[in-house]
Amino acid sequence: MSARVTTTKPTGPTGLRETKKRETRQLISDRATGLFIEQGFERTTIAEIADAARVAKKTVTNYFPHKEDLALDHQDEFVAGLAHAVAARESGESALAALRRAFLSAVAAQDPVAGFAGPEFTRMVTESPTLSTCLRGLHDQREDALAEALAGATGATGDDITPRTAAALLGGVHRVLFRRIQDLTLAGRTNPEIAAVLAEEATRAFGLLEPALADYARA
Amino acid sequence: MSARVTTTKPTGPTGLRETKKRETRQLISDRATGLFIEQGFERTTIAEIADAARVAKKTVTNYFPHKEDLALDHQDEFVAGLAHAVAARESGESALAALRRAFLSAVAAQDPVAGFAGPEFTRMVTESPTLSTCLRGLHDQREDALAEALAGATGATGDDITPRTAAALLGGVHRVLFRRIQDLTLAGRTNPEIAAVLAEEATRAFGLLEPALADYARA
DNA sequence: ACAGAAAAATACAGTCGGTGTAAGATTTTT
DNA sequence: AAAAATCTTACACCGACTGTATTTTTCTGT
Repeated sequence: MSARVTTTKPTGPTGLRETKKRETRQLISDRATGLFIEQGFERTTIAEIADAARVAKKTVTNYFPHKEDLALDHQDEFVAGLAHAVAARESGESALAALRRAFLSAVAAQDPVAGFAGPEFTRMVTESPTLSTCLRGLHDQREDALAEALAGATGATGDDITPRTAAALLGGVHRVLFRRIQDLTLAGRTNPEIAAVLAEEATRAFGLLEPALADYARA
Repeated sequence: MSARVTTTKPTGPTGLRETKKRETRQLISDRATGLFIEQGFERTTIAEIADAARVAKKTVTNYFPHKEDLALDHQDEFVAGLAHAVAARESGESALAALRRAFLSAVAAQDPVAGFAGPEFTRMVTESPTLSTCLRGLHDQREDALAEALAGATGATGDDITPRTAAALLGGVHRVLFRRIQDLTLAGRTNPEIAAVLAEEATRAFGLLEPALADYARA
């Protein structure tokens, strides 16, 4: 048991093997996104990607168990975002205020996680049923994680639906605003234009929830 | 153009062919649900269903283009439910009031569309990633239809995100309550027990939105 | 530096959902 | 009864994904 401590490097695995692994993974991912943007997600086969990266088909599915994984990156970050915003809220700040602040800050930074992913990527996602379904699933996981964070923050029991209801409302607003950014992106607006529109609309949308959740999960 | 009026029967197509078609479709659906309940959705193949119904595999996929269609019935009814409740609201009634009334009435009737689908069916859905994903998609379509109904009812333009926001909040409450019914069903509670719990919880959840949407889309 | 251990990449065969097509069977129409 | 429309079937195929055994590459210990 203790032998492991001496043999493994706890921090930086900088061996040739790890390097090549990262390179191979990156190469596959790059070729895949190129093909996806060029000819669409559904019309690109895994065999094509394998050929383009000059590896075996099995190597592709080893690194990326599902085809969607080749297109949607930073999934964990996206899923954990709202829960993290609540966990990191300032003292005296409500969950609503923290989530509004996090969204407005993401808009100001034109964060891809908030929906600023560029026209090509956005088109790729919205044109593919598979990717749209996957994205919806991520929104759902994000809402679940938020509900758990809210339950923890308010000390609610597992039988109380209040955290899940609040998470549905707050996550719902986030989801609507995400889609709004997508729509404006597809309509050809630039990121700064979109950010300007969204700042106002987000304030209004979160404001709708103010009377319902003003004091909910206040730190 | 006018010839069609004399050749087609506008109401009841009672030919032998139509009858057999309905029978075949029903037979396939019955065998499928039997197998799904018995051994789970994912562990049942379309070929198995075809064998059980003593038809060709292609006949199954002709009637049911997607495997999920064999398990999830009344999809249109589900999707249109919320929009219909708004469209049919009484004069002077707000969208929120109409949707709360519709949900409480569905609870009182233990409507499967509201989530009262029985333990076996509920287990089948929740245990299958495919069906859970499909159900999430139906919730989404339902929310979209509601947003469109609200936009129509309030005369909002296509650029206004207010209907979509309201639809997300109202649909979100419905979705949380649906899941609540699923959870209680899986926990072994009887339908009357669940209905009693839900009547109270639904009133509270919709009440949360009262200050935000009390006068929205009032007829 | 070299042999053996560990791990990655590959080839291969297979499962399952889903599609296209052409031939055969059944019902409807004339 | 013949002809047209339509349902069913067999068959071959595609693409995502899995399992396994084999080969290649990298790492380790002496």
